[in-house]
Amino acid sequence: MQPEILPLEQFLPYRLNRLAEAVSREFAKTYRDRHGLTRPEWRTFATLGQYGSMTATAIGTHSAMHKTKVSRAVAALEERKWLTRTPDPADRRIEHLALTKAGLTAYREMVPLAKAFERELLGKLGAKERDALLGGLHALQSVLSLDPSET
Amino acid sequence: MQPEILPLEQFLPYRLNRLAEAVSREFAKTYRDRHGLTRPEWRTFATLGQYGSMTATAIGTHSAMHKTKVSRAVAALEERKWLTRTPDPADRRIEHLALTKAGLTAYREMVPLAKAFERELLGKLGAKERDALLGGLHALQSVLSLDPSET
DNA sequence: GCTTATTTGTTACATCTGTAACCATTGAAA
DNA sequence: TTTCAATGGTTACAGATGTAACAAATAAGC
Repeated sequence: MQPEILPLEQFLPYRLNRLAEAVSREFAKTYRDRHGLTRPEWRTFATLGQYGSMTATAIGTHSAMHKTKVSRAVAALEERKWLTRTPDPADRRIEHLALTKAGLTAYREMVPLAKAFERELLGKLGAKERDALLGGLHALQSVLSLDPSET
Repeated sequence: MQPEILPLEQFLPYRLNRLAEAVSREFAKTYRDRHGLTRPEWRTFATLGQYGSMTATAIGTHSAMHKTKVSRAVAALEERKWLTRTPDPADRRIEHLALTKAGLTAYREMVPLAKAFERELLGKLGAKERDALLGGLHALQSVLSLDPSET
């Protein structure tokens, strides 16, 4: 009896990583080519566009990034004049971050591109496959407590 | 009419990344706590365990890693005495890599742990959800040409 | 009120990563 | 052959990352 083998191609952590990497890489072209944003910058940017105004910590927990990543992304976006910091009158540790006019303009331009990307990708799947994928991902998120509602 | 918004939590690239990261992080504990392996080292190791003997390039294409990552992982595993390099008699650019006895022993010990991890994770899902997830991932792999058969 | 613990955010350091340059070797072209 | 392109693999360098230490401010315990 030969030693037991682990077929890596079928191993869930490996498959997820490969897929995530491929999809992210592909989508990254959209914001990298256009504006030279890095991934953490894009996430920070997208989170702010979605929620309007947040603290750095909130961005981190919500977009699943380490606080140093957020800190650096925020600095970069500020440098780019896409976001501003507003001190909190009550708690001087906190800064409220928000997109500037220029940032918002870029956001409004990016949103349709992002949606188109997703639509096109999912469009390559049949209806059943698409439902299976989205449902399966949701189920896995649930058991891992990665639901949006939970964070 | 308010500007169109992209809900990041529902955006496919983001969801995939988050899931992959969470699952990999969790599984990484298994080989990190036990042997102090890094992720590239684990992948190289697992690929060699699965296929017996390969060149560095083959490991790279098969396990989706950059050649510098493979090069460094191979060096580390060699240092650990888990793999050996054998020069190719016909082509002196090539080295055939294979696990040593110690490497194989560790591999045989890791395989059941990896399978148990996956089984436990999938076990938290219902049968339908599990099928949906695996089917959905497979479908997505297909449209992205990430099928194991294709590489 | 005073001391201590926690929170918010930045930065220093070490590590990891990819790009590009590189060496050695082999293959193709002529 | 001789020359030039392509391949296998390593390494130097620059950029990105996380850990840990840190400063500043607030909250909690007493």
